[in-house]
Amino acid sequence: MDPNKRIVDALRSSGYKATPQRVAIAQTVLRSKNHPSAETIHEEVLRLHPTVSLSTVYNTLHILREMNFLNELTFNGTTRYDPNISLHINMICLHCGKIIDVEEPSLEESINKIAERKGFKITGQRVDIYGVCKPCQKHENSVGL
Amino acid sequence: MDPNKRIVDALRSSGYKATPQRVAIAQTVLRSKNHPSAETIHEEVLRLHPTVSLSTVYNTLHILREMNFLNELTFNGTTRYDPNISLHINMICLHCGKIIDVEEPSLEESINKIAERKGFKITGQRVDIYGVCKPCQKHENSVGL
DNA sequence: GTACATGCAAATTGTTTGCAAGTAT
DNA sequence: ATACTTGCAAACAATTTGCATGTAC
Repeated sequence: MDPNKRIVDALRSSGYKATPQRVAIAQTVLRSKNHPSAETIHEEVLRLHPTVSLSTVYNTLHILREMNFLNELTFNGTTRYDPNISLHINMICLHCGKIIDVEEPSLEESINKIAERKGFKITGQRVDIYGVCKPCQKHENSVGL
Repeated sequence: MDPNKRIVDALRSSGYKATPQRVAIAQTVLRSKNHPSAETIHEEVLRLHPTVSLSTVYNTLHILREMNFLNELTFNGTTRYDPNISLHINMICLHCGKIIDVEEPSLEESINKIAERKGFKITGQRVDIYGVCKPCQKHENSVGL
């Protein structure tokens, strides 16, 4: 299906108007692979829609989160947006800043079991590992953290 | 051992001066059970040391984090401090804001295994579940989110 | 046509910083 | 004695908000 139409339909059926700005922002973030910040998404969207404001970006990102189309990862002061909503591990390198997603189905199962035991209704989750990635370990001392 | 002395010793052996402010702040946060914010810790400390400033609180909290005495959990705009540094699950109720720690030793093992496989050197981690806790589910509709 | 969305600028919030005065060692 | 800390106020950065104008339905 046309991904454009998919987003338009989703917005409408959640009661939001499908403005060109929203569709462009949604396209950008849902297609992203590098956990962009709001600012990064804004810059990207500006290339096609030069007048879109940062507040519209924030507004749309909040709508998309509410629609469960993405996760927010606040980390080191700013929020990064992750279109991968499956339960996965964010392996965050404190040296180069890269975030690598690691899929791990067994985690989901064990977390669901724990929540169920406590009678907790899950709406979202986040699993982060902080540290130093393999490539960075080689030249860890050459570039100050 | 006198917990006071333990903190004093730890600060000194990390090269920091053991000022009364730092000791008071450390006592407060390390003893806390409710994942306080910097502001909350500040208010608490003010009861005994009425002149301590918020920046000293932040400064001390950063030192304690560096010494691995606590974890920082940034969530919904503010940072909460957690003296529980073992790998556990933060079960966060979006309704009442309470954070419940759930110990889960098996998680640690599986996360370590994943990191090892990727050659990733772990320095910290964070596992959050967001949702609605049992007590809140009863009156979920009576109190707006 | 109208209720909702946009885009700008100003406001807000949590946190950090610069620096003179104070204090732990 | 002196290098490190404190506490205040001002600075900062990310995000949010108010409102006049514009637009999707």
